[in-house]
Amino acid sequence: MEFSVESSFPFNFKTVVTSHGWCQVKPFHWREEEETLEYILELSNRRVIRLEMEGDQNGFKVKTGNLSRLERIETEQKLHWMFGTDIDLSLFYKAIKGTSQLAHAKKKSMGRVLRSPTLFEDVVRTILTTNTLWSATIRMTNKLVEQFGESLPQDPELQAFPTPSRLAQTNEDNLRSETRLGYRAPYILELARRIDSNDLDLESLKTSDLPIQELRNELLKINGIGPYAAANLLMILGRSDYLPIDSWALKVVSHEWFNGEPIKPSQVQEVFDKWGEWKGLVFWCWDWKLFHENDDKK
DNA sequence: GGTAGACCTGGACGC
DNA sequence: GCGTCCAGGTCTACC
Repeated sequence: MEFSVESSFPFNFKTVVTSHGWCQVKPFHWREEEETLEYILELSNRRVIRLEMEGDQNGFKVKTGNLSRLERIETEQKLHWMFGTDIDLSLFYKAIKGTSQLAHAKKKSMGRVLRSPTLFEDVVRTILTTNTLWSATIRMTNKLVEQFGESLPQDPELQAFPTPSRLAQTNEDNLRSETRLGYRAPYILELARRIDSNDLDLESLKTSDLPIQELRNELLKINGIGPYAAANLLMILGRSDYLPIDSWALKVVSHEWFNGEPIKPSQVQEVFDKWGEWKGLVFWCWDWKLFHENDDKK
């Protein structure tokens, strides 16, 4: 079957999909040439389906197998969340008006970040981005999906992202030796087990109206989530008050404002403070000089 | 509040 | 092929 998902405007399908690296990692698959995104989704009734999405005039269209009425409602709800279709970007565009390094943001409808259907998936993915190279993040996440994800009946080579209850049943040794998560293994296992035993209601944070500092504190309580990871997750939750300062951020900010001299996180903070509640998005959308210089060298 | 060291893996490099 | 070094955030202990 085929159906459309409508979004608030402005909206650009490809811009959301490529907003960060999630589209390169299972169970996402981005087919660049066709500008088509695939995702393997496990529904609450445990049925696993394959979604194929491409942009259209009002948002994007979705191809999948036949769904019952309830399955379709659930799928649509998840897709609206993943693409942030209810997000109003007008105040962000107003805040950045007149800044040349951000002029492209409105033209490309930037400001939405591709989300996973569950916050659990986004937290696990984020933990797997910390203290490692991007290639290792891809390897660890793909392995986690292959090893623990429920298979698509029509193509068992494809799996959905593992649910907390499936991960809760494994053990730390397996996550270390087979999935190669290293010291992150106990963090992922503890998170899965807390959710599975109803000790933690992570998904409620998606709709929480907690003040930003309290929301951040809730994320920081999760083992494996520090300031950088919390800032990234807040961006995913649509709150851009904090900066995800990692080694890459120190590099590009130093190059942009400090002549490439070594800088501290507090200096990155000072540069972006004037953007207030938008600083995370401003950082995300900034047109870094370093990229253009690298382009020139190609 | 700030800092140092450990955590773990895979890739790059030298021999 | 083997050993060593390095990059990457977070946690814990300590000052």
